[in-house]
Amino acid sequence: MVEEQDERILAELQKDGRATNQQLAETVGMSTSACWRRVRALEEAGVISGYSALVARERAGFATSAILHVSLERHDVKFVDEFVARVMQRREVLECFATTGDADYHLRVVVRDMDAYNRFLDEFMFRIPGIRHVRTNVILKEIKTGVALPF
Amino acid sequence: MVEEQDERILAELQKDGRATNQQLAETVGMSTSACWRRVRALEEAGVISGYSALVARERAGFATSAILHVSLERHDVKFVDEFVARVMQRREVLECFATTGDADYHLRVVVRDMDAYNRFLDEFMFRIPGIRHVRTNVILKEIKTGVALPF
DNA sequence: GCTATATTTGGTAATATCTACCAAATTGGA
DNA sequence: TCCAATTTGGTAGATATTACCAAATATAGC
Repeated sequence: MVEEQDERILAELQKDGRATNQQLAETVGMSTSACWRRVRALEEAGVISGYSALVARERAGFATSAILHVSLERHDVKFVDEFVARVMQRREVLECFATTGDADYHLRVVVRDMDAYNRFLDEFMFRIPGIRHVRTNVILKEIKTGVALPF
Repeated sequence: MVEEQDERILAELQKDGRATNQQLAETVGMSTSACWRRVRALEEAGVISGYSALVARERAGFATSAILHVSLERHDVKFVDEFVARVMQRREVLECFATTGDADYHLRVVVRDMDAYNRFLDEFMFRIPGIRHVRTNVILKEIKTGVALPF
């Protein structure tokens, strides 16, 4: 489905999401119109789900971030759905994954400062029903924060 | 430094990284030229570090991903630098954070299938010198994979 | 291997957008 | 209050987008 030339397009658009269609066509080696149509098809097929400016966290004033290990008391749909719904609408939670291992979920949370993080825990996380355990792993250093899939 | 109107621009460009300058100027309520110059300034200041197409992992053929907890034997600069250098150039590692807590590092790794993950461990991770422990937490479900800072 | 059909391609041109420049407006100090 | 520095909106030439077409290429049936 996603073939050779599409992968070249995807790789390039991951590197530069604002590349003009002309640049893109040149780097992947096809005409502007063919290239443009393939990009459009990838968008419509949902392979490209969107475009985003990548903002430097610290320079934008978000000094604090953490990875949370979260476990639920019970795993009834009721509790799981409630947890997922709450997490989805909380914008400080950039990522949330259900995982194997000791914790049920891994979350990455980004806030302006430690004070905001404390409020996040008190006012949001600790009020979610059915939580068994929350362990905070403060991020000391971002070694790498990539979004590009390794084509 | 990053003020009110800049945050509106950043928020919008996070939502739609390919918004035209005209759309952007309209949504944030300023002239196209003023808006364009602010965007340019944000780029040059490194607040906007780039733009990227967001590619749907599974639709692009990357079925498997995991969060790894990694600890080092020793924390001499020598070992740390070596670890960081290797992780940086390995494209399957999308994210790497130095954290507090039981593990020294949290990594998110994305590969095409479990076989590729096994190779990743054998050929890469287990050969890094000075590693004490690697614990794999397979991602069962991506609840949320956001990149937008919560302005 | 050959034809008919469907799909993909490259070229084109009207439309839309970008981006450098200018003069006017606004801001911040002294 | 006045001056200097910065930011603003308007403009226009240069650039890019995007829908259309005919030609080329791939696909399937026989």
